[in-house]
Amino acid sequence: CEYALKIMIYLCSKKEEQELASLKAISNAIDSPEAFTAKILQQLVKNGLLTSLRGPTGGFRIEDKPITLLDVVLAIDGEGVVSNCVLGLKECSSLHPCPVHDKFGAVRDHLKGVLATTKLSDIKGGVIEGNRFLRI
Amino acid sequence: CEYALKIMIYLCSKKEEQELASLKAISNAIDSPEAFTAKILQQLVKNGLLTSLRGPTGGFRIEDKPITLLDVVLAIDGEGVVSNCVLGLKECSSLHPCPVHDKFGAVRDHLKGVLATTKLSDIKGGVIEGNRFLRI
DNA sequence: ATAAAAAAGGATAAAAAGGTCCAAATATCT
DNA sequence: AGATATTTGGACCTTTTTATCCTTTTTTAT
Repeated sequence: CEYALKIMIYLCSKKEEQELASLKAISNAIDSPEAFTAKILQQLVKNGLLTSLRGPTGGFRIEDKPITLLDVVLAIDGEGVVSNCVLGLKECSSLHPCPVHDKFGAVRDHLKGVLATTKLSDIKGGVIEGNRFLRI
Repeated sequence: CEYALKIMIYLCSKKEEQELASLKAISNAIDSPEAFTAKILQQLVKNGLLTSLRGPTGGFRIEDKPITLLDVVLAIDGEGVVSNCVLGLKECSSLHPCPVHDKFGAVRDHLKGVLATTKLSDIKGGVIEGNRFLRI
């Protein structure tokens, strides 16, 4: 979901400035191949985080609603990536825990917390001001 | 490094009880194919976390020193897995940060802290007592 | 000595992730 | 209406990861 996060952060930072960003502009901004970026954009559109418009002057626009980092991660990678057992056990739970269940539970909660409480609008500032970077 | 952690936790839990554990016993304990388990065991031996002995009655034994979860992770996956930029930027640092550098820095430090301060001997208890599991 | 048991190592195969290409659909402009 | 610019979708290719197979080496016990 790396690419998806970069895309969404970029589009959020360009939200006011312009109506639509083209595939070309986006893939350049995040330094990622066009064809590949296009696939991820499609997924983001399907999951309702972006809208797209075809034809000349077409492009992508971020939906006008608060979007968290977790929304983006879940749209691309699904729930598993933030909840599967660290040791890969299918049925790891507090009732039937792996040896590191508790230790990593705390870290995971921390991660989930950060993802769920950080909105794209919270971090766009640095990108706009030019002291946070999406490439090289 | 999932498998490596399971192997090391298992061998630590069997440390007192028996001198050597065979590949067969280990791969059964962690429910992983023998051939694949063997490859990981080789890496752990090369990295000095285990010693091995060939021939009949041979097998693997954990080194007699304190070993942390971080030691195991680094032996298998290297430093990158706990320090690379979340957005995949090659040169992400506090001088040239990505938009989520700070947010994830905190989570990463938490993770690293847990890995570095948790010794295998700290978690073997649950496995020995049978209320923590390494398979299904 | 010899046979059996076990780890080591190389080659190979299967699966997943990452990435590319091209034709089709759609919208805009002249 | 036609040409052009743009996203969409399907098929395909490449690389990496994950996993297996088979042979060799080492060691022990008979």
